[in-house]
Amino acid sequence: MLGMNDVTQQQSTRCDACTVRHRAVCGALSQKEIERLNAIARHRTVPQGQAIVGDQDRVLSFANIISGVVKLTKTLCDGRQQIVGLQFASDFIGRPFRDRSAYEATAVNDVHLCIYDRRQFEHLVREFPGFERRLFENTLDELDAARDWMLLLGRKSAEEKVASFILMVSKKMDGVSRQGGDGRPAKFELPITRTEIADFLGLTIETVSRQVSRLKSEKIIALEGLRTVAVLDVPRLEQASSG
Amino acid sequence: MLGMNDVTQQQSTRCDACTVRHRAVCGALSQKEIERLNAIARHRTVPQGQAIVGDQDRVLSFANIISGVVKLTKTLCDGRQQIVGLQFASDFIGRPFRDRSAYEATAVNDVHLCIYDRRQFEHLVREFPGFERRLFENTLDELDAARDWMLLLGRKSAEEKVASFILMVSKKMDGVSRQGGDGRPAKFELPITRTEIADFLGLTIETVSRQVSRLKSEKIIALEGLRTVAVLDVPRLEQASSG
DNA sequence: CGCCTGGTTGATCGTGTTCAATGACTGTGG
DNA sequence: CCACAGTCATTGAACACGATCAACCAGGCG
Repeated sequence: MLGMNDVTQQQSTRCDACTVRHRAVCGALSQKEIERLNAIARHRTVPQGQAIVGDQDRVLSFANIISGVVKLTKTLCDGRQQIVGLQFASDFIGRPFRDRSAYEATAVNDVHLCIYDRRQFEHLVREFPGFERRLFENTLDELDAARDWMLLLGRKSAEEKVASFILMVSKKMDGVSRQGGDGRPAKFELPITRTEIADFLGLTIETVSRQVSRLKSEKIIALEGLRTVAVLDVPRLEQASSG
Repeated sequence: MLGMNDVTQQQSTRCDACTVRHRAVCGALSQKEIERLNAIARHRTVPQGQAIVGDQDRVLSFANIISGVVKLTKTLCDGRQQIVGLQFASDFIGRPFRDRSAYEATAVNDVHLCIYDRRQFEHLVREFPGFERRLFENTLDELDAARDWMLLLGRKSAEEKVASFILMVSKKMDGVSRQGGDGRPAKFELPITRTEIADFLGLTIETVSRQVSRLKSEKIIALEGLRTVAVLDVPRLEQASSG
């Protein structure tokens, strides 16, 4: 799914040492199969803010995210923007069976990718039915997530949207980078800026800021700097998000 | 994907005579394969307004829509509702590889379905790789459509939403039931009520009504009764929808 | 005829946007 | 070291779009 304008680093790799191997779509492959995949894989680092694939660019590659965050955006002609997907480590990037992407993929921070040539990759997909199955399931999950977000975009208030977002991030980060021991999420970094949160929630940056402040003043969350959030009261945050 | 509470009619069928065979997912099957599918297919008519599968119901079947319109909805605990998908003749209903549906499917009008037992269907999917591929591509298209709708829900004004909806319906109906000869769409029926349009666009019924009236007074569309729309000025409708 | 459902139209209200000023933090150069 | 610019976020005030509340209309049906 990568264009060709964004190479900053390129090296070959070994799947054995891969930190996301078991969680990513490659997890569906046998040792023999993964060696075949390994043969066509290359690593790349895409710096923050750089496009991974432009809207309507030809799709030349697929990729797995090894680290970092990628946003998928759609933009109206007058510049209004909507984030239609956020992808994290182990997520798959690419649109099989279509030449052109329907949206733009951008590195939110420095992103480390494991990329595959489109044609070779599709050939492997054809060869390994379990692999295609895994990609299919992956797509079904993304569809479910997109439809969840449609409910949020169409029917939730600003406060509910912001609460839902913080809750979603806390769940994504859960088990990945959260601190605070035991059962409940404690402290984590928001992966994106206020502007990006606004573009994700269909709000303005000011409204996002106000709602975050509101959650803070209600002692539901606490902030440390701009990015670090601590959830103080999970039940009330869930209540504020209305499911 | 059907529950068990909604049988009104049931008979066996022949795929040969099927009106949607070539457009539906079954189109990917060979003659031999389609006979196997035919063996597990049953027809049902679900009357208007009846649930085809409830939110979180166990998914017992998959289905193709032979005629009629199905809405997929998500509902918040307080009753706010969002339509997350509209399915027409030849569309596939069901969520492979998951026991439970994440949303409710309801018959918008009397719907004629060709249904398959879940277990038998999944067995066939495993047997016919081309079939799985077709379902996969279908899901990718639905994902693209869902993300298009996210842009509309998050970033478009009420007027743009209504114009986009009419344009979308005119395109869906194009080649199916449109009148008016030559190239451009002319007259067609809106498949859903104002309330449903509102739930689809994330608006209230009053706002939908006002925007429709507005497009009418601007001579961009004309109405015949409540459901029949004639598009008088396609370019201006497209302009009003902002892409 | 009255009732019911679905739709339109009007008046008012409130949430979220817009416009604008201020604050917090970072990196740069004198 | 501090001044300065630049980015990102917060906060305030005014406004506007769409929601809400309410009245009315049209068609279908007992």
